[in-house]
Amino acid sequence: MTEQQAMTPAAERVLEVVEQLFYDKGIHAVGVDMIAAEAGVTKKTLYDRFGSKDAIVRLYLERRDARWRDHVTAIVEQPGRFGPRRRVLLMFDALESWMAAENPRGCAFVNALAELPDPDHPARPAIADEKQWVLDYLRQLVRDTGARNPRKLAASLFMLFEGAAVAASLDVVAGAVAGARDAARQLLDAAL
Amino acid sequence: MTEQQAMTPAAERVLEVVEQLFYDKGIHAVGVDMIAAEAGVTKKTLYDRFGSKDAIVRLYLERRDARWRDHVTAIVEQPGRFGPRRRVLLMFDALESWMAAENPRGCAFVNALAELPDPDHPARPAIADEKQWVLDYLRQLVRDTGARNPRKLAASLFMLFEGAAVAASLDVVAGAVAGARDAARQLLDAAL
DNA sequence: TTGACGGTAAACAGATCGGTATAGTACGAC
DNA sequence: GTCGTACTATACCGATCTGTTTACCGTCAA
Repeated sequence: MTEQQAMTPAAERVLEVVEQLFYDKGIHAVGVDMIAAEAGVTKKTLYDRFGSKDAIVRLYLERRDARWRDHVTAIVEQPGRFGPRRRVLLMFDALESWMAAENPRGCAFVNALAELPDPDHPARPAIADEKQWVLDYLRQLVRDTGARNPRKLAASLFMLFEGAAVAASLDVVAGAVAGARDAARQLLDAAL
Repeated sequence: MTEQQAMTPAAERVLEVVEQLFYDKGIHAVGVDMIAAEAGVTKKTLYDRFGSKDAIVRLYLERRDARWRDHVTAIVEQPGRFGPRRRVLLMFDALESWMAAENPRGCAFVNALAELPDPDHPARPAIADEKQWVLDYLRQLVRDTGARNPRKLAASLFMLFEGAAVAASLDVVAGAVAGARDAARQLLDAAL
């Protein structure tokens, strides 16, 4: 992640609007002029603060990732202490509320990857980090349940997780995330 | 799908090159000048044949979908007659060979959706059709096994399927598709 | 009080975007 | 031998792309 050096008010406004613009319209479809206009900022300021559009894209993904991790951990690690098995399934509850509230167009990182084929693009590490974090988090949760073959099980849950996000955004399966959670429960219980 | 009216040689060349260009670089990143140059065709010819870039995008997705369906059915319905249970799992074998041969950057339709947020874009039906076909195909295969709750099971397999494609393209899980197939087998056998 | 900092305003580069226009060539069918 | 079709070549359109530049205005701290 990043070390969030203090942003000026104008820079903060830019990062707020790009989160909406990039996600809703796609990265290529949003030009710097639109960003500046929407944030009520001049392009001069924009380039003084960030240096390039690519840098803004990177920050967009890093900030979204941070919000996403906060969302997940707030639900999975909520006090009241659910058991390990329940915590695994809470991951899918977190996904469900995230999809409804912030993710109707699917995973922002998968979408960004589609638009940024260049492996050397400065925003690529942010994409890889988000996915690795989800996988690692699932691995830890699964390990805590004492299930057999936790690495492999976590990988399966990860794929259900990503697939549920795709299915929900495509609106081709009703109750996609709930269905994924049921399948996850079945796989989990079979390994306990 | 489309009724493939005869394409002129130049038009055929255009559709061949855009399949590569759009998939590898993304739709927005490929301009009509690049397409024309790469196909060895003038822009005049390009617009005489297709009318707009959007129409080319639609044809790109429809043709990729056709190739994909051919690939799947050739493997799942190969003579030699596998049983229904085995045919369900053959879907994942088809995905595995497709990923290796043609899909390193993930599902072209998911990627296209990321770049085409406009619900009225002429290429959107092609995206919806491909996903609906996969889901329907899985439903039929599952129904043939006589499994309980075939609709729900097919939805779970669909999500494993899409998630495997994401995981494989992100290269975050080793042997993603094989892992998804194992999970699918487990879910399937539990419902028989 | 001076000068660095964050900012506005607005013009400007050079390239590329999707799409159109004009002019002309090669070729097969009737 | 003429007509229609498919095509090349090239220039152009207005808009938009990322990015730069010049000039100026506050505020606040040393």
